[in-house]
Amino acid sequence: MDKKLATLKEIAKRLNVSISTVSRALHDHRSIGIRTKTRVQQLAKELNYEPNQTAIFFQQRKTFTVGVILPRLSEAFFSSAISGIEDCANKHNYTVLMGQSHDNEEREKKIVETMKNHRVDGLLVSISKNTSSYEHFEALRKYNIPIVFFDCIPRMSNIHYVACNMQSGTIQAINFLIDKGHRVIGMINGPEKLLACQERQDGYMKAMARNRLKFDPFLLISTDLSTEMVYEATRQLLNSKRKPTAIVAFNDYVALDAVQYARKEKRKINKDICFVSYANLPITNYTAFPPLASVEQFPYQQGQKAMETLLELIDSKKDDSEVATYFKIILDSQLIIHENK
Amino acid sequence: MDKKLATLKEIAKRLNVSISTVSRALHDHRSIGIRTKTRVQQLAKELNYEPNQTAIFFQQRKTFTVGVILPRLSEAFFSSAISGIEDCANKHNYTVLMGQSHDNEEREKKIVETMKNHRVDGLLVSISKNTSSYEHFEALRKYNIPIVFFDCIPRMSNIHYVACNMQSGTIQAINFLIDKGHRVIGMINGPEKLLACQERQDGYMKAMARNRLKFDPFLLISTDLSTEMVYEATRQLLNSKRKPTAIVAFNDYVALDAVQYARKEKRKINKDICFVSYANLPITNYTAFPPLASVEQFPYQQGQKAMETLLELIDSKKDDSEVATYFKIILDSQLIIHENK
DNA sequence: TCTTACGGCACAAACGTTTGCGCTTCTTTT
DNA sequence: AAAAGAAGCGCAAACGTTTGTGCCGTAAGA
Repeated sequence: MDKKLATLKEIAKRLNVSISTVSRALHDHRSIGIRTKTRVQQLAKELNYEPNQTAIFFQQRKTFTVGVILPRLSEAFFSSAISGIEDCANKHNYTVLMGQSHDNEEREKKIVETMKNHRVDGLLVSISKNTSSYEHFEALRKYNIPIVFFDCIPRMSNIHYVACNMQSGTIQAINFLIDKGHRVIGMINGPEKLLACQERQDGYMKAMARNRLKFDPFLLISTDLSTEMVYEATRQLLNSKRKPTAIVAFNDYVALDAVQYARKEKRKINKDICFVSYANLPITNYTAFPPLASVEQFPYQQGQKAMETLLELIDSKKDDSEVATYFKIILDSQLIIHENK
Repeated sequence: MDKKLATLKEIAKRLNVSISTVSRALHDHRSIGIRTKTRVQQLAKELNYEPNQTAIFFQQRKTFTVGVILPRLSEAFFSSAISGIEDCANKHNYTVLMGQSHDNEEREKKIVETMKNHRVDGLLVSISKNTSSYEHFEALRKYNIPIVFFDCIPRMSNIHYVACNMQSGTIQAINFLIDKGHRVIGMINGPEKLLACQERQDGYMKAMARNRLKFDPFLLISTDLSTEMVYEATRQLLNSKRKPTAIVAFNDYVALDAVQYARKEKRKINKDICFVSYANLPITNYTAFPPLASVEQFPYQQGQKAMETLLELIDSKKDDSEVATYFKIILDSQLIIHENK
């Protein structure tokens, strides 16, 4: 049995050459004669030689591995994003170490710890919406492990991130509704501390103002995105004094929950009340009352872009040029209007 | 700046002790005196010492990393499964390296290669439905990397796997339909080469036979699960001589496609034609015409179980007891009847 | 013919850890 | 009081690779 994997040493011994010669021969180094080169390469093939990556990682202080930390893969946004990340990583011979925080701060911290111990070359993270302290990320600075945040960005200064500008899409969404004749428009937003929520709110207010519509704070409700709280928010909106005829929901899941609640209250969807949301998930194709339009956030592209900038950071680390500039990459969101069937 | 991470050597030098003493002290080894032990541990804390895992991996020939290869995370089944895997892995201080094959054989092979090079301690894989040769998995035997397959199992002998018995759930599904008065029941199945499809078929035939219903081969259609082919299959079923009043679909996605096609043909869902499927995805809660019932496959539990058995294999490798017995773990699927709303 | 150059290879250090073994210096036992 | 044991620590090898440096011999230039 070839239980024992072949090593450089083994090859060297059999060929009566030095280990360094074998190493260089396999790397096609110019200082090795063509004769020995082929002899080495041939024997390596015969013995099924595979370089021991763990040894190389160790020796080079580099693992060609990046860690990805995100709330949950069951959300289509993230599974899309990680595909972008993975494709880009593979293209550059990196692999991805995965960790789901499940929106739990403790888990997030533990994952960061594990990744640090595994000596990942860099980290890609979309923070948990319940994370309030950022020490665990700050700590990584000391270890010189670059981080690129995406989608859910912490409110820290001096960080690299890739995000989708929610404001532009929100404005498009509101304009779309106003074009359709709506005047009283509600919004079911997410946790206020998230940047993306702030942007949604800003877009909402800006678009209303530009159209000379009054901003009613009662029509803008923050939630934790749980079904219960979304139901409650929908209830409040539907029963508020100034009856909204349209609601912009934080994302498709929220929209679907809101639709469901509205139907329980016997409202006619797309008649009494219309919905617009964010994400543009494939499942909305199958639902009874999909949102009229969705703001697309391009998760795949975000993941890809985040990975690209992380690779840049990793490479720039070599020539220890202090990174004085921080990447802030913003993709524009875009309203996708669904066909009426 | 503490750019340079502390090492055992560094600590040893400062304390004028040997490296081995430091190592043992930090491991609470009994042969080290309490005095030096505390001195070492204290300094380690001060210097923010973190063991260099890459060195340890290298030295111990073990990476505490398992590779997970699956078709795509965007399918709810797999994102659920990987959660089970991850939770179990974390519990045992393992991390997971991720790779999506996107049902592409070449990608699958490349991922296997990468994982091998990264010296993962073991592999968890759900094979691509387009994979026809299994050499890349066979090859891993030589390297002594254990594999546990789950969900999509290759037709190889002498492998470990965890799967869900689709036959039992299928029989339950057919019985459910027969109870409801259906007599002519169609099935839209997946690729024949998948074991799970064979089981569905066996369950279908068995259940029909037990109920003394004739088996009509025209009512059982295999597809590649693409929307187009599902449409075509649905068309054939709806227009076959013996009009089926119910259809069992390979999974919820297939069911939703089939429903969509049936509606295009102006069939009344749950009246002219009923659907039952597999998976029990959350999205079916939001759809207009969810299947009447779904066969639950317990992806989280499958992932968990697969990870557990992989860990067992990894541990058993130490005491080089030849594994003569192969794990074949079968969970029972179970029909979940959806509430009528 | 003498110097210079270079092609082709070997030596050895280094990366950070773990661990078997051996060496002291005490303490205990007989 | 001598022998035996134990407690506490150091030495050094090993894991597999990369890479800077040095050496030898042959070929090219003057």
